[in-house]
Amino acid sequence: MSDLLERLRGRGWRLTSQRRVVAEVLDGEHVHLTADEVHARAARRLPEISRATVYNTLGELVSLGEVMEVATDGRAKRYDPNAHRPHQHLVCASCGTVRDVHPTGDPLADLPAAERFGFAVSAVEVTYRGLCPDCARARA
Amino acid sequence: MSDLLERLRGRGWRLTSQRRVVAEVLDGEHVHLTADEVHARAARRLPEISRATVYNTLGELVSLGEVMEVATDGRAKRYDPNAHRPHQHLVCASCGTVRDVHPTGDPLADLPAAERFGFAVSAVEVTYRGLCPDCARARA
DNA sequence: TCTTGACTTGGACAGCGTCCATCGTAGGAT
DNA sequence: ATCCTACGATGGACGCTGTCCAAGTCAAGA
Repeated sequence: MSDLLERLRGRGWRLTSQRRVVAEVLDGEHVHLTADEVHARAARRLPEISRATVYNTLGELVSLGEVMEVATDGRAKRYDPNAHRPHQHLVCASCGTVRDVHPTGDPLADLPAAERFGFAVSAVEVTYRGLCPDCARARA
Repeated sequence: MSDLLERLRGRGWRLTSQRRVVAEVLDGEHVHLTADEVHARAARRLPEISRATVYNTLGELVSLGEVMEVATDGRAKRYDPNAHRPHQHLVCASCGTVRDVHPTGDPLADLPAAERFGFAVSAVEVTYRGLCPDCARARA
């Protein structure tokens, strides 16, 4: 945690209370929160924090590579604090929860040059979809 | 084309001019249009068609399995008329265009049971990201 | 302590999508 | 060919997510 704040300060971040709270929220829970959920949790500690600041801070954390943006559906983006270890996502089709998973193999290597159509391919996202144990049970 | 309309009629669809036009737009161009793009193209043939109808019709086509919904970024969903042949997507990080690609390998096999956390995994989406030739050129 | 420019604020705004009351019409029935 | 009626279309209001901006605030170096 203080690691994160130290890294950010080292990159020239001005360390405001708002940024500190957002970083603490993300670092505290290793779940995948939406921007509004981050805002709600941050506001519990710092009631006047504005939505715009949360969006700004999240955007900065993403471009610094400290946090990953995850768009699993057409709804709100989610923010993944586990940006340093490569991983993929497993999403429940019913309740929407997201788990980090670590598949074997390298999907980038599975895309032959002939299938790249001149794109400069730089990243792959793999999203596994299914029913989580709770939802599968509720549906049975 | 008439295949699609026949299938839909066989499933009890009331065949209105609006639905016909939406189906024709999707079937005509094998690109991945947003709902608004579908609406614009449909309106060229049927000027009074409403956005709500386009959304309704797209939603019905999706739940009938005739069209796939693709949420590649936090922006508008895109609709993929190529729902019958399995494939993955290659997305331009700058302009958002989507191409179908056919990688080798089976990503489902790359997720060991120990990494499934009890989920009944039923599908995998692989999204390759990069810059398309046009955007790469514009950025140089 | 002072200064300054980076940061925050809150409200307006834009894009995407949904909802709803009302009107229109496809297609079976006669 | 005409009638009926339930299903579908309409369009405008609304909600959610996210961006932008002008004005005010404050972290941190001098």
